[in-house]
Amino acid sequence: MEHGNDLRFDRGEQMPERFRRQASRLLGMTAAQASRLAQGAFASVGAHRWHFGILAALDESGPGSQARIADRTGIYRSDLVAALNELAAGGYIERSPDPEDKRRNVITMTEAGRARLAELDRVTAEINERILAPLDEAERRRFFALLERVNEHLAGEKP
Amino acid sequence: MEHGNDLRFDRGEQMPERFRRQASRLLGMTAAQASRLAQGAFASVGAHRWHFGILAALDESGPGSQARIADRTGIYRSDLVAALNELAAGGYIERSPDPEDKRRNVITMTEAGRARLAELDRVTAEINERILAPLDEAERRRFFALLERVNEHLAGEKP
DNA sequence: CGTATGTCAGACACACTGAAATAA
DNA sequence: CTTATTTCAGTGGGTCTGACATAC
Repeated sequence: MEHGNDLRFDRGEQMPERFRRQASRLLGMTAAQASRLAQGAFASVGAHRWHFGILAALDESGPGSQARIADRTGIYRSDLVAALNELAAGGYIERSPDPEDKRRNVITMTEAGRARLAELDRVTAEINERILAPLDEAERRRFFALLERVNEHLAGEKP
Repeated sequence: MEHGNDLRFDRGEQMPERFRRQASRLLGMTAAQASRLAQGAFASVGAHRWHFGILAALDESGPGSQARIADRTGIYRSDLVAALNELAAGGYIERSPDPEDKRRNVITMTEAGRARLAELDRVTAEINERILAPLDEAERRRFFALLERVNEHLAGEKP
């Protein structure tokens, strides 16, 4: 027996003590699992994980250039192109040239896009619920707060 | 200016509110940064991130087959092969056929391997310190505890 | 001129799958 | 015949870099 395979996260054999204390490892494993869960949930409604972030950015900050959306969402400009193509193909956004700066496209969310965002909002809530299931409300807040502090700190690191 | 590029984690433009509440996103971003930090630190001493886990497993559980190490560390059997080749090339482990089961290799840590583990122990401590820098001791414990609960929960999920 | 934008083409580490060869 | 072990070959999503044409 010894198990066999499936996903490699199991407690059949316990990990070495020092290994478990490795923050990057624990973060990586958890993120990988959460990521696959999210990916599956978005895929089940024909969406990509990036779509939600893009639509949310457009909803909260209004139309903008691709560079601006990239900065707001953290999606690379190069990767954003494909995501916007998909969203445009679904009729959720419109890409039109900016008359004031002809290098730029102005990305605008359509009516369908707003409806899509509402749908993806529900999907996201469900994903969050499944990830954070073992934590109560107070713990979830602490979890987010701690993660955000570490994240913010790492963002300003690399000398 | 609007910044330019560098890593995409910045607070020059703030992220949409809902986006920040996405657990998988926050986990992913944090893990990615921690991961690169760890990778760089290990690379600076000519090591791979997997080496530490493997040596720690050998140290804490003694010699064993590759399948067993894979189970203990969570490294896939296929990826383990390459990592063990590297460790063997450095003289840190020895791979010998198991007389009791000729399918297996017995992996044994050498003296050099023990020294290497001590070195990687220091590297790991430094990495952890850099990642967890903004948290005090109590917060670090809570951070690990919460992460481990979420991780454990996700490991037993996929119906 | 230098810089910003949108785009494409690709590198790279990592998680993961599949299958072959050997042996239990 | 079925199962386990090592190994190799390869897929695929994701992060990230570099270069290019165009326009500021």
